[in-house]
Amino acid sequence: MTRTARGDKTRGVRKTSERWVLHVDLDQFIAAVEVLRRPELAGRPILVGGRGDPTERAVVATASYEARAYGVGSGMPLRVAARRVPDAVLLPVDAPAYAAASEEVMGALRGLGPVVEVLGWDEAFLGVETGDPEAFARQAQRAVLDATRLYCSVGVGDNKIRAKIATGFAKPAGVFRLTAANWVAVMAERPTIALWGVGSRVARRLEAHGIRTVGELAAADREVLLAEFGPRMGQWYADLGHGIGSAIVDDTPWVARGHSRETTYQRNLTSPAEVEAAVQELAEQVFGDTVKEGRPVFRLTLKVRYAPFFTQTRSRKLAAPTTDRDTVVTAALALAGTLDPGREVRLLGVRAEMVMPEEGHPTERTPIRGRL
DNA sequence: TCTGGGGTCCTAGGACCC
DNA sequence: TCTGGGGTCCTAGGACCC
Repeated sequence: MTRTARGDKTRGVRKTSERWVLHVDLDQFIAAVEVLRRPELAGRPILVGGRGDPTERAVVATASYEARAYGVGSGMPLRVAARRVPDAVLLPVDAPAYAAASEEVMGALRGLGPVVEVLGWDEAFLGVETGDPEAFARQAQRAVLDATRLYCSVGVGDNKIRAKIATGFAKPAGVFRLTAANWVAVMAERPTIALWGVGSRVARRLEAHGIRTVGELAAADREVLLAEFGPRMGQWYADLGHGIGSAIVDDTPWVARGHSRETTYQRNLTSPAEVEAAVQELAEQVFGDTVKEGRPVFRLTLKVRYAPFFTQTRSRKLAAPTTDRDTVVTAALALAGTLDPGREVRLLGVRAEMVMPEEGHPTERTPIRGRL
């Protein structure tokens, strides 16, 4: 890892380069990709989700800016969003198309020479050494636009947390710098939920301790946070209030620790036989995902959502790691056998975990979770 | 309004051992 | 008869992210 090179700005003779973290985030990525192949949709309110059928159980994956003007957004039930946006264009999710566009974007960024850590289809951290990070950000925007005709926003930071949050202020198609120097001025008055990694539940728990803003979190008693959230998360939130976090950008290829398949059924499953058949199908799909990588499965988890909204999990470590299909399927069915047969099942999921190398882990472990 | 599907990591508590 | 204190392993559930 390269050490930070500090320029001697006081003399102003030559601006030496410093290490910066840039966070690149494509603007309304999925909707933009759809418009690229259907230019006649430009300017229209687009909702992408599920199979594009608003009568089905599905949620919005992306809404175009025109649709967001009606107050809809990602995660909203498709049915509700479609009702709210009068002339909505409804489109099915086309994952392969987005993955292909994503590859072009990442390729364009890599072409500029920084360390590129891919976070998802439409975002990446760049580790760069430069005296002018804003100029580099503009270069990145230009490179992505030239290669893909897609626009992106760039956050400039002195670590990943600040770069990521900065991007929100850069949208659309802009650049914004957030560092230790302006953290308090920009963030102190904002609610804690503005922080990356604080969701509605944690925000509520913080509020119970009188902590509503980022500034209040920064000033909070560390012991209170440790008692409320445990040793690791407590310390994480304490640091987060100050915008403190890792600045390591790591381009090691991502290795999934596990794979899962889940399905929400359009009609609830009512009999044990239906549930069993569904578990078998999901287990076979998951087995296919893991065996492709040639890594053995060592734990299986069954996730069940009963109607209306009650989730249970059943998890079992296998007697020995296995690459055998029947062993995986049998274990999944055994877990299904522990479920309550009298309830209606709305969602089923099967997750397989592969043997995880405890040492030499390819990427840093942080409580910021979930990639792609 | 009623909540997808793919992930990762953390915590609490029970079981078991010395 | 009641029951310490530390450690590890395992499972269930929760929370967050894109």
